[in-house]
Amino acid sequence: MSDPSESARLAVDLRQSLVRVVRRLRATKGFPLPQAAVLHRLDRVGTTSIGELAAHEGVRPQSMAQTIGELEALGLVQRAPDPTDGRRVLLSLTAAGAAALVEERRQRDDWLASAIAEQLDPAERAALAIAIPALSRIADT
Amino acid sequence: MSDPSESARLAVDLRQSLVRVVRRLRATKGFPLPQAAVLHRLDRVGTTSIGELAAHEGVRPQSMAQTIGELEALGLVQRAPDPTDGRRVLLSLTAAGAAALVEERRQRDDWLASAIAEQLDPAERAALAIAIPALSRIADT
DNA sequence: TATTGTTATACTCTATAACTATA
DNA sequence: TATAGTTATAGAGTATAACAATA
Repeated sequence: MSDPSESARLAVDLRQSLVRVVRRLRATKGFPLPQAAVLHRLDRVGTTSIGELAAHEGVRPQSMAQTIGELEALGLVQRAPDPTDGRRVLLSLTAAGAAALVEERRQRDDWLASAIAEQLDPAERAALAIAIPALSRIADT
Repeated sequence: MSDPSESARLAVDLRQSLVRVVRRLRATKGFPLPQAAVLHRLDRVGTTSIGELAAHEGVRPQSMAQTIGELEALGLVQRAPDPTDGRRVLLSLTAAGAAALVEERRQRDDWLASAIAEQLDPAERAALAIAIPALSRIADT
C-alpha cells in the first residue's frame, strides 16, 4: 500500500535534495554535465545516434545536437554517416574523447564517489543502490 | 568498510539519474525550480534572509537576490527591514505567495508524489527515505 | 507523410565582478 | 574591515519554431 502523505513528503524532500546535489555537481570541476553524460554514454554503448542520446537523457534532439556540436568542436566525438539510413549520424568517441572521459572520472566522478564512500554509511549506500534505478524510472515518466 | 569500486559505480549511476530527474522536474508545469524552492522554504521557516536562503539552497547570494526579485515582482514574497540589523532584509510569503505554493503543490509536487506512489514499490520508497537525507549531506560537502 | 537532424532564437539558471550601506 | 545585499554582465543549459534531407 502506498500512503499518499508519505509519498507527498518524500516528493518535497526529494525535489529539494536532488536540485541541491545537481547544483553541487555542476559546480564541481569537469566537463559541462550534458557533455559529461554524452562521453559516458558513448563509452558505454560505443556508437549511437543523436536521437537516441536525446531520448536517453530526456532532452530535445535540438539540445543534444548542440551538445554534440560542442564535443565535436573539441575533437572528443566524431560523426560518421549511417550506411543504412542517410538521415542518421553515428557518433562515437575519438581517442581524445576517451582520454577526456578518463579526466572527467578523475575529477567530478571521483569527487562524488569520495563523498559517497566517506560520508555515507553502508545502510545509506545500500539504500542508494536501490533508489537510483527507481529514480531513473521516475525520470522516464 | 566502503568498497571504492562500489562507490565509483554508484557515483556514475547517481549522477546520471539525478540529472535526468531534475530535467524532468524542470519540464513539469509549475514555478521555476528556484522560485518553488523559496516558496517552500519560506512556508517552512516563516521569515528569513536572502543570505540564509542562498546558503540553504547552495547558490550565491546574488543568484538568490534575483530569484527573490522575481518573486517580489510577482507579489508572492514581501520584504521587511530587520529591526536589529539594517543590512538585512527579512522575507516572508504574502497571501498570494501562500496561494501560489498551494498551486505549486497541486502541480509539480503532485506529479512527483504520484510517480513515487505509483511507480515505486514499498522497498524502493523506504530506500528513498534513507537516501534523501544522505543526498542532502553530500550536497552540503 | 514521417523521421532525423540542423539552424536560429529566446528564456532560465547561475556565476563573477563591482558596488552601496550597515556593522 | 567584515557582512548583507544589489546591479550589471556573461555563460551554461534547454526549449520552441522553422527548415532540409532522407525514408
